[in-house]
Amino acid sequence: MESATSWEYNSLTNELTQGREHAIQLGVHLTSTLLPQHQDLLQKILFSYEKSLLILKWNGPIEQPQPQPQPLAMPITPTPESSLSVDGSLHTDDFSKIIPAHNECYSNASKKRKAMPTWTEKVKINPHTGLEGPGDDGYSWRKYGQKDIQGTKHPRSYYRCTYRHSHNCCANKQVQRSDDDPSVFELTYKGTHTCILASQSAPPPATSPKKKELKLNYHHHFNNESLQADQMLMHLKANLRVKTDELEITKEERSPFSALPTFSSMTGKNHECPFPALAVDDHHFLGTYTPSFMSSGSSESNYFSASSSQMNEYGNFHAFNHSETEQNGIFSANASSTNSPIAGLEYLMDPVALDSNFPFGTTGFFS
DNA sequence: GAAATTTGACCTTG
DNA sequence: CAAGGTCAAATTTC
Repeated sequence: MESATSWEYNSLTNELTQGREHAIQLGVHLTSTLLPQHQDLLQKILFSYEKSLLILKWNGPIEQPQPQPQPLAMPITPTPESSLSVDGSLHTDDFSKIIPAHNECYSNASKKRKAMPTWTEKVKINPHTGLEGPGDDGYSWRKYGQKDIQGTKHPRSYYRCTYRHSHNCCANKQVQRSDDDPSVFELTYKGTHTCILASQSAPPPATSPKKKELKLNYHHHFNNESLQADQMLMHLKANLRVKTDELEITKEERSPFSALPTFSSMTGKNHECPFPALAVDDHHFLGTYTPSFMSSGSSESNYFSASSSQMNEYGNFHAFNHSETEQNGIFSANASSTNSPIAGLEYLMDPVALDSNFPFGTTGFFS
């Protein structure tokens, strides 16, 4: 298919980015007065911008390698071969048509493991919580294996998306406890969640009640390959300006952004894999982040994931307070269960906290 | 009974 | 061939 030239690519990206910024700002200005139906509409507008930007990035300019897409509230995985133009005429329905073409867990990707987009992140849990594993990332995972890895003290656990079969979702995750610091978990994500779009027509069941909503403190940082949270931060930093042309390009062609946080109301109701970031609380446009865990009685090997980010580009994030501290080299942001989404945006726009390499995490959820 | 986890066997990769 | 990754039957949990 054809792809945009660099000029077209940049122009379109800028236009879409600006449109999204304005929509976000509008949401900020109107947060206190927005009716639920208006909030929903605003979410949809932002969603449309996100999709358009994503598609644009995957197609990319002719002269340039496929840029890594911006982190999305809803991870989706269009392939370069998707037959989408960059003329801005894309509709939601068009976008959904991409899925069957690329979402083949059992085709080439399964034969060549390396073809899967892979990235890692490290999650540190707060020892005071006594929890054995990092929090849920908003997706529903099913453990399918565990293996002792040479040179490590702890076994590695293998998870795949619960909707692998029902929605042909290829996302996988490995969880490895750190030898050096048992409170640190290294999460390796492989593949991206495609169950979210498939779920538009057939939403999968809600969170398993087995996942207990618990308070936790955990720290969160990323290695150089992980661009999820810090990219998200970048996109909203400083006047919400987005630098789409500075996105790094990974070894993979496809987006690594699959693991997104669960955003939910403070009721503890969890929204699973499909549209985790689009879950809109009736009372909070920007929502809140609710980490959840697997059974608290799980063994050491039975960790669940932590979020790859605590926010998304729609501004669906947990509202942090400003008592960030640096602990053990891992940034920690105390989160409060404030009902003010504005406070969260202020946090996001804080230049200090929005360094592109800034590892961030949260502590004190629900405290 | 359905869904999730465990775990040994098997497959893939380097 | 060894190590990592996945499968699938058995088991556990809800």
